[in-house]
Amino acid sequence: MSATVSVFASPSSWIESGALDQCHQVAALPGMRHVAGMPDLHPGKGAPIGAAMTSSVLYPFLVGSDIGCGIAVFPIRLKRPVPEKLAARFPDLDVPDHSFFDEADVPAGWTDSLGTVGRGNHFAELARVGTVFDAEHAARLGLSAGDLVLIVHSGSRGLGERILRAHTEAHGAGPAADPQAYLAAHDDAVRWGSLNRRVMAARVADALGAAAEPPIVDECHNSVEVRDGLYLHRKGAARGDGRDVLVAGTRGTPSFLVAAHAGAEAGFSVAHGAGRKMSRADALRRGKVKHTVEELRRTAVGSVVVCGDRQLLFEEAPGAYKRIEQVIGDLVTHGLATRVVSTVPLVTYKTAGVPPIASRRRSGRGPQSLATTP
DNA sequence: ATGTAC
Repeated sequence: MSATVSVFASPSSWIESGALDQCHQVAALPGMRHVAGMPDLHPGKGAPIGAAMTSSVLYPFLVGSDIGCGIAVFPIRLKRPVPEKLAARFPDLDVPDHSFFDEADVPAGWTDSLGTVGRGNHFAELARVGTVFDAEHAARLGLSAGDLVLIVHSGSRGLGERILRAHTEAHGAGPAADPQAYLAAHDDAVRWGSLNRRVMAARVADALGAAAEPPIVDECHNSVEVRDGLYLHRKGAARGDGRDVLVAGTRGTPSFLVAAHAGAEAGFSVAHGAGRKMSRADALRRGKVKHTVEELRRTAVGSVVVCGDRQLLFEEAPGAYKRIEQVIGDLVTHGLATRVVSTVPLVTYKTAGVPPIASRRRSGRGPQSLATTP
């Protein structure tokens, strides 16, 4: 007997068949009760990304390695936000800076890489509030049009990876043998991820000459919680039960802060972002034909993308993702969320550095050959 | 996604 599967996307929204297959594979796992697919649903490693999965059994692989990964929004005040000038002042978020936290406060004592952004879809972004859709709700958050915010998307780095690996080495994709022990480690990673986002916000604010303010939104989207006696796993899905959530667009399109009010069929969850439309390999191959490095670093909305890794720049191109407006439209249409404000990027920090020499060689080309012509 | 994987 298989679990139920509900996907919250309109017929016109592109959902890869491989992701739907993964939803049904997960639904067939022992103990599984329900799988809710968000409109940003896309295939992941073994399990779909953009899904809330409820079962009587705790499966660590459904959370994945980046336990506690999430998105936080911090208000910030700056005098004249010129993207090029601010981009040059961003700190190097690839390397830690231990002066921004007290080691005694760090969950699991894992101080390594605290305050660093990581790779993949992670970023730290200075953005301005664009459209205000719900003025009353925005005012409660202290936001009005034109205000600046820092948006930080990152997770638990090596800590979460270590927790999943410890489980996988003994039990593979099987259930947690000791759910309480896994949950304790998981909760550390969730706290660590949140602290990581705060440390990064403090670093960026300091470098830009502004004061660090507490986050007005901070929701993780890789986690598991006990709810009504069942395990509710979220992979690329944010808590949607009365929470405010920043649903990330792309590096070159707006994001949306929404008020989430998702019910049981949606796994009390909402989408976490635009969701990949293309695999990284496809995005790299097609992007190199379609885009120049310059247009990916200076986007259509006028923002600057700080990304020393050209391959990552193509993998993360806006065109590699679904349209965020459509994803948000699906959330609204299905009653999972309402729009509060949109945010428009000014500076998005991805990574200062280039990848290790070994991985560049494996791509078969030197960095110069990635240079594009108009 | 990841101090990656031999």
